Amino acid sequence: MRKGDATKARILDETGRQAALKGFGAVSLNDVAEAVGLSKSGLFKHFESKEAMELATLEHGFDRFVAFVWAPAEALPPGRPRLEQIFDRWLDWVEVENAAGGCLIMAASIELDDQPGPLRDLLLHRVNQWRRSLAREMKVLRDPQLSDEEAAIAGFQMKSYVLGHNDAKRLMGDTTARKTARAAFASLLDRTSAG
Amino acid sequence: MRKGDATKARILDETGRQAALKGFGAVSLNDVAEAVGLSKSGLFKHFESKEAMELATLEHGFDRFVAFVWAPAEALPPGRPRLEQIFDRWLDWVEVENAAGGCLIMAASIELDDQPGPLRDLLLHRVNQWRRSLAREMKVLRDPQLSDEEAAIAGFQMKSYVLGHNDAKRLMGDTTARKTARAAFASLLDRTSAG
DNA sequence: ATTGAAAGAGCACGATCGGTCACTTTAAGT
DNA sequence: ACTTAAAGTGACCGATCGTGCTCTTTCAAT
Repeated sequence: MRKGDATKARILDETGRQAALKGFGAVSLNDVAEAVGLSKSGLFKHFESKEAMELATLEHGFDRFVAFVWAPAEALPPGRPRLEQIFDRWLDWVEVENAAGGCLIMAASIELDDQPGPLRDLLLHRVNQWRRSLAREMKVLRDPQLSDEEAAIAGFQMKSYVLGHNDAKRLMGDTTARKTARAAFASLLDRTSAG
Repeated sequence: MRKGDATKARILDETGRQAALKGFGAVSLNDVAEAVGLSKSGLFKHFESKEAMELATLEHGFDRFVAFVWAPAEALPPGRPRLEQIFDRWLDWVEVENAAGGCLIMAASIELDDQPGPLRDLLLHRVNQWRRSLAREMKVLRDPQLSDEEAAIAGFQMKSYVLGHNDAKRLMGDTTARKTARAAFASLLDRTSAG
C-alpha cells in the first residue's frame, strides 16, 4: 500500500501539470502513463475511470494550493500582514511554483465554467470556500469591521489582480507584471482600510 | 464562392463557440461538422488542416471582438466616455454576446499561454494590439497626459476587472458581478484622472 | 520464509481521431 | 442555357482514444 500511494501522488501531480497545460479535455491517459513511467492499464489500478482521476487531480490541486498559499499566511496576524502574504504567495503560486503549465485552478475555471458535471461541482465548491476565506480576511482590515458587501468588493479586486498578473506574466511575458500587481494591491489595501 | 463564404463563416462561429467551451485541443472536426450540418470531409474544402481552421477561428474571434467592443466606442470622444463604453461593452461581450461558452480570447489565453506555435503567436500579437489600444486611451484621461507607465498600470487594472468579472459571473454565477466590476472600474478612472 | 493481496504489464476491443480520395451535386460566370 | 469550377458526400486509412481482461511481478504482513 505504501508504494501505491507514492505512485498515485505522482500520477496526480503529472495529470495536474498536463491539465493546466492543455486542459482536462485534452489530457490522454497514454501521455500521463508515459510521463509517470507506467503502462496505461497501470493507471486503472489507482482510479476506476478517467473522470475519477480528474476529480482526484482537481482535489489534489486545491490541497496543494492551500498548503502553498494559505498555510504560511496562517501564522501571521489577521488583516493586512496576512493578506499581503497571501497575495505574494498567490503570485508565486502562479509564476514560480507552477511556472511550467500554469495554475490548474485558473485553467479549470475557464474550461469548466459552462460544462456541468461533478468536476465543475467540485471546482465551484472549493473556489467558493476560498472566496469566503478571502472575504473573512478582508473584513478585519478596518476597525469597525467592513460590511459583507465591502469585503466582497475588496475580495473581487484582489482576485482580479491575480488573474491580471497571470495574464500579463504568463501570456504576454511581461516581466513588470508582479510589480504592477503588487502596486495595485497595495493601493487596494490602503483604500479599503481607510475608506 | 458566395455560398462558400457563408458556410465558412458558420464553421468559424461554431468552432469558436466550441473552442471557448472546451478548449481548442478538445474540439473535434466531427462535432463541428455535425453542428454546422456538414460532413467531416466538407470541412476540408474550406481549410487545409485542423490547425489552419483554428488559426482562422482565432482571427475571426478577434475580429468579432473588435467589432463588438471597440467599434461602438470609437464614435465617442477619447478619454473617459470612450473608456466607460469600452468597459461596458467588454462586460457585455463576456456575459451576453458569448453567454454560451464564454470568451474565446480568454479561453485561448489560458490554454495557449505555454504552448508555443502559430496559434499562440497569433494570440499574442492581437492581444498586444489590444493592450496598446487600451493604454493609448488611458493616457488622455488626465490633462498633462499620463506617462507610459501610469497608462500601463491603469490598463492592467482595467483588464483585471474584466477577468474578475468573467470569473465571478460565469463560474460562480455571481449576479452582482457586473455592479462590482463597474464600481471598481469607476474608482480606477477617478484615481487615474485625479492622480 | 511464506503467502496473499496490491501493483503493474500486455493485449485486445470498439469508438473516434485528423486526414485523403474519388465521386456527385450545386451554383456562379458567361 | 451551358459549362465548369466550387461545394459537399461517403468510404476508408492508420493512429489513438478510454477501458476491460488476463497474466505476472512486487512487496507487506504473518
